[in-house]
Amino acid sequence: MPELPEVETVRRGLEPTLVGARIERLVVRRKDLRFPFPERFVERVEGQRVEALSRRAKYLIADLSSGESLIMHLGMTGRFIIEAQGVAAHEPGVFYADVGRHVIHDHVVFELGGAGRITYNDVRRFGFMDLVPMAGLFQSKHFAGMGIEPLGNELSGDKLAGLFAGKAAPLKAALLDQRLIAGLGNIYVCEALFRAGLHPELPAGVIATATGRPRAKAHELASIIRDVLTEAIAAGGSTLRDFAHADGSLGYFQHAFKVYDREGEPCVTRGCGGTVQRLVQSGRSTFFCARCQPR
DNA sequence: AAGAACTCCTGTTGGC
DNA sequence: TGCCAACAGGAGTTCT
Repeated sequence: MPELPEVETVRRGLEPTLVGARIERLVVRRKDLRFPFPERFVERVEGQRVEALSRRAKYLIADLSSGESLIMHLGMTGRFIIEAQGVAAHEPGVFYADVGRHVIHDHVVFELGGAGRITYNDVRRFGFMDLVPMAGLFQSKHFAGMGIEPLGNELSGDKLAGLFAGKAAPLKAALLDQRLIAGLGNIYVCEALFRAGLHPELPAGVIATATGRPRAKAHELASIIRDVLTEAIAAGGSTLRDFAHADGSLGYFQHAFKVYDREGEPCVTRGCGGTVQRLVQSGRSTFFCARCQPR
């Protein structure tokens, strides 16, 4: 599910409820999600106050009063649901037609006392949670070796050109590679490449060597990436199948897609007359317009 | 050593 | 209508 804009939307949705709250009780209904929960997970979390909730790439980071950080990744279908104090808890395994989710996939529940309850639901269980010392957070295995943050100061045309220089891998794959730039997923890579007029199968190195003003394409692509992500966050992310905000509302950036999931539809570029095509790159769908994005 | 393929899991969708 | 294959927003591991 969630790429950077969706995770940032979730972060903003959770922040008012979670930050400052004390996790009075932690209910963990399985021994693992994608990976096992950390050792003594419940006792390390229960009783802690949440001091801050931040984001790095597609990861949420809750700083706990114990000095540990709770790292949470939503995988493809992870969701958080906020409920007010006093709302009855749903029984796992029981069908509730009214809640808009599969309650059997509620895996973790944070009971926050007067602040209410936050439930983590994840149908496919590709998400995970981990605890690491706050002091060594960015040296931890999840973040060491992670690429640049696209909305941070590190992203520039020169930086992108440097990262991609000499790469034979397709632009699509390079932009999805979290070791280079972290936070983009399938949707926003397709949209960014369309806006930049770059064919997704071009070798990534071309943006470092393209003719014209030195590295003009790299600078353009860098600013387009920022723009797409910023616009998507402003729209509350994209809701395709599973994504919803923590309060249950939906994102609407999907209405702004120009190519993603539009195979066979006319290209939106005025006067183009082309058709959006789909191709498969390393097992994932890529959407593009061959006229606007020539090889 | 880079790049592609495979894998985890469940639910939905589209074609026959 | 039913059945089944393909596909889904991620990313670590394994192959070539």
